[in-house]
Amino acid sequence: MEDAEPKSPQRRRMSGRASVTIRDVARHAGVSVATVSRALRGSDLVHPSTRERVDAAIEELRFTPSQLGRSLAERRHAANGIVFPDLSGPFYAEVVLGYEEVAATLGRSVLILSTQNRESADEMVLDLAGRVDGLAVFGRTVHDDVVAEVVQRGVPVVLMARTEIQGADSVRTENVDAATSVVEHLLAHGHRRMAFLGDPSDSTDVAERWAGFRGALAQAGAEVPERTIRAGFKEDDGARVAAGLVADGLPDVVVCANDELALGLTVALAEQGIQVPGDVAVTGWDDVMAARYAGLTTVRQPMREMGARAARLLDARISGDRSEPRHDVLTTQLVVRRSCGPHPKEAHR
Amino acid sequence: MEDAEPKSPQRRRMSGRASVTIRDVARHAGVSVATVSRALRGSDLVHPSTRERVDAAIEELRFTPSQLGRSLAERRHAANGIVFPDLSGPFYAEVVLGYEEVAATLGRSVLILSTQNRESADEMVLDLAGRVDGLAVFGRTVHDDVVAEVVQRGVPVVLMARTEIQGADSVRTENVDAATSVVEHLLAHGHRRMAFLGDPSDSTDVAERWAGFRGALAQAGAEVPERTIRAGFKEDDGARVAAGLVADGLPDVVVCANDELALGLTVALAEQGIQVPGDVAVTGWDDVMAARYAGLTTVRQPMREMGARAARLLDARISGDRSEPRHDVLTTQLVVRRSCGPHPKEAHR
DNA sequence: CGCTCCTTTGGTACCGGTTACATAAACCGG
DNA sequence: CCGGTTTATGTAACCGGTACCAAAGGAGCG
Repeated sequence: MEDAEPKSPQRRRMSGRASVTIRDVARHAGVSVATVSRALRGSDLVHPSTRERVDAAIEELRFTPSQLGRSLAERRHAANGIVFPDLSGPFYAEVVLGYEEVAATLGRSVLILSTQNRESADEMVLDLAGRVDGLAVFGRTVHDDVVAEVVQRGVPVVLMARTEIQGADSVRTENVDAATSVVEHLLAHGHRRMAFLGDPSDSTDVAERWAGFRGALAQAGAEVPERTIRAGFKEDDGARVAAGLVADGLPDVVVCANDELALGLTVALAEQGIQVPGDVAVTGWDDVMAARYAGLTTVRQPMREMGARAARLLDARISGDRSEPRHDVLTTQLVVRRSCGPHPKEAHR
Repeated sequence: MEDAEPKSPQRRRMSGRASVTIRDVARHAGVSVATVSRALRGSDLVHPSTRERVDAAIEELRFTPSQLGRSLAERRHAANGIVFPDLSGPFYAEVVLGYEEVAATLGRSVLILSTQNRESADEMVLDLAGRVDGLAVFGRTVHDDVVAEVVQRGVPVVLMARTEIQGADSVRTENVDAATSVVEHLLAHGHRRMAFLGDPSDSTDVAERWAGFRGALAQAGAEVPERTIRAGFKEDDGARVAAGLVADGLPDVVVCANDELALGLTVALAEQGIQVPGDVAVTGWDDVMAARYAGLTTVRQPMREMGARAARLLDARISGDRSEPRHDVLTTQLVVRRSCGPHPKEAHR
């Protein structure tokens, strides 16, 4: 009746508390492990009285089923991954938030990985891929062939803000139309000489914004700059180019690839006595919180929605959806504030 | 010599690609699984020529060891969890970033969970605890007894910005001294009637700030308000109290529990024609990016360091550190900007 | 030349669950 | 009272690795 002879040589985990397993529960309740397992998953046919005994044993032993054992047997991780470059800045956090929210609702945990220029990023992504049922990858955090490898291993992948890859879904935000809106708005202000700050080779998004920018200028018959002013993504990068901009002669407006650049630039210009929008107009991209307080005209992107969308796409794939890859494009919105100059008629908040 | 008779009735996974296991590799290389396992982990004693054969087989079969199988056998997840309330706002992202960075360096993946008032938060945390080797918990995201339960199960826990719990490490930021600095600075400005915006019952941090605030005022012989102006944590909450503040007669300064409150309040006041700092001074807490652009005087907290610290503490515990729980307190720094009024001598950036 | 000792390798029992299949008990109408 | 279902439970084979223990084959040595 009791658990008598201790036969296994080494017993339990040496450090920490002994973890109680499903077999302990079974013995304690006087049933088989199969029955305990059934009782555990609720659904099945177990006699009420038996279930009661099992529940009592579980309670008494403070048993918690091991996620590992379960996942191994079920051959699913019940977890999704998300890879992004940096997370610093207010931008990525929103994406992760949207992603986590949906994933959690769907009963999946979320594993995050920030590659931040780590040289071992590729391996880390491959490792991560081995721990999840699906993976969302933001921007160009990792080489195409690594993504391909992950896909090839049968792990569903959804790309965010990145050029499409064979066999993977993707979610992006609209860039060309938005750039056109920005340019048109600036033209309406009377601005003509426009510069673009950002590095198109940095990301698909920037490349598209630059293309849209040029296109709109050409369309309007305005002067189209040869090249962008190269810069990274941070406030520092924006600040760094201020001096050169002044030396080369200020344009009417600087369209920046993101808000941080625009804000950094604005501050650096002010330190040289140059006022925005008085002496030069500036626009950004993303509509981060600071943009509101700095009065920066920018383009709002539905970041949270992007994360949520990615999580839902992944869920569908994991659930067996074998249809053609989808490529969603989310719409963006011009947000006009004072950094682009005084506006005669536009709404201003 | 070959793999001949297929005896197992159902073969492989039905959906998706067949996953190749260590036994496939063993058969292919003509060795035992033990040898493959050894070769895999590098370190062991395997004859170079054998290792070569195994590597070839691995390569050829495109074999990737299953993290699940490995974790189950090794009885470790090689993953840490982090639980926080919201992640929205620029604040938590920094914590997560610091945490992830250290955890990744230590070879641990990071699972995130945002509780955001989900009613099922408790279960979710318990579930998460079953998937990790250690857990960081931010603020009062979850009930004390749930944390206790996790600790009781033998999962190391480190609390962040939260009152201590028996058996768990904790990391906090300093609040009382900081509040004192804020008050002293404001007194030096000549401000006397000070109000405090925030809800001390919301978090330990706010409670301590409020206590420090009162203490410093009392110390200086200044008027000590009876109670705080209750509010949440968001810009909206700050905006909501503006009208009441005006109606009740403006104090000299409003010390806010965080930057978002301060910023929301400032904007709402401006809409009523009240200028900061001209008509009333305002200070915040956290030093988020927007605070810089809004010229908000605030207290900077080393959020990234807090995350990093938590990850390191957890690592030590997971590695078997059985010493007394540690309770680290990180120092904070007053950041003076223009929202507290014109400063005769102070440095200003 | 026989006997230790060491290096490599194989066999196999785990880790902690799930589940197909077999079996036993209970129910049911004829 | 009996064969046929239906329901409840047990047995054992997985899932995919790790690691202990034993065995095989040389090498070194008296």
